[in-house]
Amino acid sequence: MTHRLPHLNGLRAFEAAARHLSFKTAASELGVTAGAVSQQVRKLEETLDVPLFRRLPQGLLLTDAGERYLPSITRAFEDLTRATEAIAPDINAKKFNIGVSSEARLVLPQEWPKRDKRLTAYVRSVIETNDIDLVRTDEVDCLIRFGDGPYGDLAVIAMPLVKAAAAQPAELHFVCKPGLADCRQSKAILESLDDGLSPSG
Amino acid sequence: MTHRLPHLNGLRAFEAAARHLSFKTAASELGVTAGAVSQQVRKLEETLDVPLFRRLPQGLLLTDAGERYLPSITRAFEDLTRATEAIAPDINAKKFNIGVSSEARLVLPQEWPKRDKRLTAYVRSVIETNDIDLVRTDEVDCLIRFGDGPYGDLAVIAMPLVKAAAAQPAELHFVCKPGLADCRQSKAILESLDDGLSPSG
DNA sequence: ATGAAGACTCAGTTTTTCTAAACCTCGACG
DNA sequence: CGTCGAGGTTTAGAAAAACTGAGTCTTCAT
Repeated sequence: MTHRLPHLNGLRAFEAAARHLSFKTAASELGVTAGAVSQQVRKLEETLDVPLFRRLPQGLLLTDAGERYLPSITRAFEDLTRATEAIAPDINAKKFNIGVSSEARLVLPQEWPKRDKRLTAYVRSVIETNDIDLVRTDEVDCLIRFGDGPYGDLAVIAMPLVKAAAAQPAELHFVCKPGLADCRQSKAILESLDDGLSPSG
Repeated sequence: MTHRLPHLNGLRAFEAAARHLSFKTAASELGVTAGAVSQQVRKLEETLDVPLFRRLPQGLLLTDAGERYLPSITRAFEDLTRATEAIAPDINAKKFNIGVSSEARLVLPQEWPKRDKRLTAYVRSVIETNDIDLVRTDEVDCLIRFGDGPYGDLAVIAMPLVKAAAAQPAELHFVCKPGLADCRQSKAILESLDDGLSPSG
């Protein structure tokens, strides 16, 4: 069976964008800019000659075709991921997808974590979110945010904020699944955060 | 669920190469050179850090890992193909994958069909094979070969060879599924063959 | 009004992929 | 043995694809 497929990167962009209903968030997940996702999706729509998204002023919606397309595509990528993990478990362990709440974002150094070279080996992508469930569903490996949970059975590491502003909580939380709390990746991220939050950072 | 995957083109190259157990044939199917497939597969093996092929002097074999990997990857690509065909049936209809037996190859013009510009819109790839079953399984859309079948229920269009050599059959056969016998693609290919086989070609 | 957010576009750059040609190894064959 | 053919591999350079960054637009909320 020879496969006749559109460009696979376009499919990937579509899948992420459709899942998030946002080019920007999809871009974060994929580690590229929103423009790149926009281009990829447009090209895909052109090669299929089928519109996949309805671009409304309020945001994105899927077209009927997109709606029908998404589940199969997601499933196929999940299958590829599973199969790959089965024969090469390490591909998993390599890089974290980090969630950062918009509030937490404000107290972190500019463009963190990109500027910190120690993290390049450990970080795949950073998306802006405050949704703890994304940790449970593995959409992100850790979440950096303010405020209390309830975190349930998740691991939480609190970091004091030295230069806390008046109306700001005094602690930043690093949330992840318990099993990930002290892997290399978490340690590297925490160390980097520590540096970034200290007065000299 | 964010997907952590190796480069998708590498996966594609692996899938085709593993199915054919030949980089050269895979390259034909994908419409690239054998070197490109070799590179893609090597890079995939590097990112997974798992060897997928055993390169023996006699040819390729899959490693255990490759053996386990292949079925899932093939299935995933088939799913992508099916889903794509479901929402964009036309992507299907566009280009033929042609099979040419090595004997037939000899009587065709050099580099046919690449040289014939009328065909670029209709031909995706050309692989060397004499296996009629590939027509049945849709691995190729048509097969150009010598000799009699049994072709069963397949459509056969015979073309007389004007300059038949002594030990050669006098007719070249164009074999395809009945439904494809007089679509635009078949017609274009037959016309090009006709020209290519005539004394002036 | 003003600002923020997100999508789009476009030119230019970076990265990836591909080709073409050389090389190497092995097996077949005279 | 030599020589040939068939693949696989490697390389530099070319071609194509993907990405960025900056600017624009629209809409919504203040």
